[in-house]
Amino acid sequence: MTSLMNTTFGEYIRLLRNESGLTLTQLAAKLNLDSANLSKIENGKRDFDEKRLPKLSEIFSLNLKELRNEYLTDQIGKKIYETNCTKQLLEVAEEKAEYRRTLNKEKAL
Amino acid sequence: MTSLMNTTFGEYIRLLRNESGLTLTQLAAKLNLDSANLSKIENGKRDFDEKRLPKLSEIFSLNLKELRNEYLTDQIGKKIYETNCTKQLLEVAEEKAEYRRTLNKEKAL
DNA sequence: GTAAATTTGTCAAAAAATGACAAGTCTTAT
DNA sequence: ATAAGACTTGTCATTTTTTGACAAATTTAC
Repeated sequence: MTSLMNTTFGEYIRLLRNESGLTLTQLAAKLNLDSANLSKIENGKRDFDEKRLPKLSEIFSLNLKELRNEYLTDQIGKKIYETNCTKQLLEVAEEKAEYRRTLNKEKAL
Repeated sequence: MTSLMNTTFGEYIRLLRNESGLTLTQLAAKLNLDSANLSKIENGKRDFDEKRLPKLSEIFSLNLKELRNEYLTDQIGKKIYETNCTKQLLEVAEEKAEYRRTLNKEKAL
């Protein structure tokens, strides 16, 4: 895994877009998206739709897995932020995730 | 903070309910909920609705803040589980949450 | 066996997310 | 100054997701 961005996913898209000199309208078209809505995405007022990740990775020649990690950590980070989840509670959450994994293994037997 | 349960929130409700000898129907009534749906909640097939936490804490004489932490860690744990988020990525997510906090502080100025 | 308790399936209603478009602001070149 | 392009914001219909409700199983305890 290479380094992950410490920005919101929207800011990351904006960064990529600016680097490549595309306008909102141009990138939105490539993504099959309305430019107004892409603007909202970049400004964190809407979520980027996960099913557009492959196209996004293609447009900017990014590794899809890494991009998905960028997306995923943004999503979880957002939830941590919104719920005001402390580090301490996050550890509990992590244990609970682990617990769910064991549940799932049992189910598989 | 006292100890948090290492179970899903649904299992926790079931535990509480069994300890107090209530049936699904009885507890569901107190929660203003259909017993079939409470069953699904306990079995992890639906989510407990956050707005019922106060009533739940009242019914079982629990501290609302702690109960909310139980709920919150369950929610985030579920997301960690569903997205297959590794510990490593979770650390990144935590940093991104931190980043959002700084963004929010700036906005407040 | 049967009565109560629980689970499962289904579907309409409610709520949330998304797409689309109009109208606004801001910037920049002329 | 203003016209053009880039971006932002607001709104609303449509779509998707979640929830509530009820009927019909299945399981459990007697």
